[in-house]
Amino acid sequence: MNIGEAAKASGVSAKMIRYYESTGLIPVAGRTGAGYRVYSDIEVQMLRFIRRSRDLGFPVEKIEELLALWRDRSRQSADVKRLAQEQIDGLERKIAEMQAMKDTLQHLADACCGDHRPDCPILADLGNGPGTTKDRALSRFGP
Amino acid sequence: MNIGEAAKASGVSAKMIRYYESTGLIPVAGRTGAGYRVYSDIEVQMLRFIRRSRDLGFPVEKIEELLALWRDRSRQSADVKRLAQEQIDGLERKIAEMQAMKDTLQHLADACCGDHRPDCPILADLGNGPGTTKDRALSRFGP
DNA sequence: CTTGACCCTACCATGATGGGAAGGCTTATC
DNA sequence: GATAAGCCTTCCCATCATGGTAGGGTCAAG
Repeated sequence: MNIGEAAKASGVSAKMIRYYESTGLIPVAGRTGAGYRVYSDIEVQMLRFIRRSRDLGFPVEKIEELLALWRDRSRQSADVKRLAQEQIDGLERKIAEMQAMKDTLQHLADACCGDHRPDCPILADLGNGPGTTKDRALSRFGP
Repeated sequence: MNIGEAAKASGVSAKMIRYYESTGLIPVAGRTGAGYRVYSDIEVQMLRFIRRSRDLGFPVEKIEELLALWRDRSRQSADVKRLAQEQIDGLERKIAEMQAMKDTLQHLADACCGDHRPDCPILADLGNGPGTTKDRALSRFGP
């Protein structure tokens, strides 16, 4: 299998395959006499592993650890689970952050009549200070 | 006010203030004879506006539009509301994406006993193909 | 007048990916 | 044997917002 076929089979672009090789995430591929990279099923499987890990939001750095565990037959599943849990926690943090932004914006937008007039609580909120937007957003529901 | 004071007062780092000036997001600041940038209250207010907009996740490109509306006394609040709604929609999309990742990971982690044994459904999932992780995650709850 | 805190500019780095271009070689198809 | 598609390398650029460094000038307090 050459790089193009491996790309199709794994869902990782040829460009990224070369990049992953250059950074050491995957081993250096074998070459034909003409210099073409050659991939076997095992390498394609590894590329798919990477692709899926990326789809789940793992940074390449963590994928390195996941791959090491994948290859290690004497691994402890606890180590894998820990990596997954860290990723879950990170996702949750980001989700909560964005949810807070969204809620604040939603309340501001709800208060904006959105017509031809220039008065706008959204701009008023952004332009006034001091105190964080979050503070003011929360204060609307506070005690 | 010099750049350090403006930074403290606005919450935008001196580095970023210079950067915003270089990209044209904010007007070029005045200078003292020695070449130090000088800021007045109005400029600090603009910087705070930017800071808050960033806190709500707006990309700099959108902040440019927000600032233009802010300065425009004959603006229509509908335009502001539209920008806010687009931002809300974008946040919602990203949240949904990350939530899907998180759910998939959570189910995989739940299925992993997380002990000293090497068997691990997380690695099994990442390493097996074809079909996307999402497909398989959904199939667990499918009809 | 020295010292330390602050300012200046200019450049480099991030993370992962896409895009492109130049210049050349290989393989498959007609 | 010609042609096109695909591969090779190397390099550069762009994203997005931010941080860092290095070398040098300025200001205020002691």
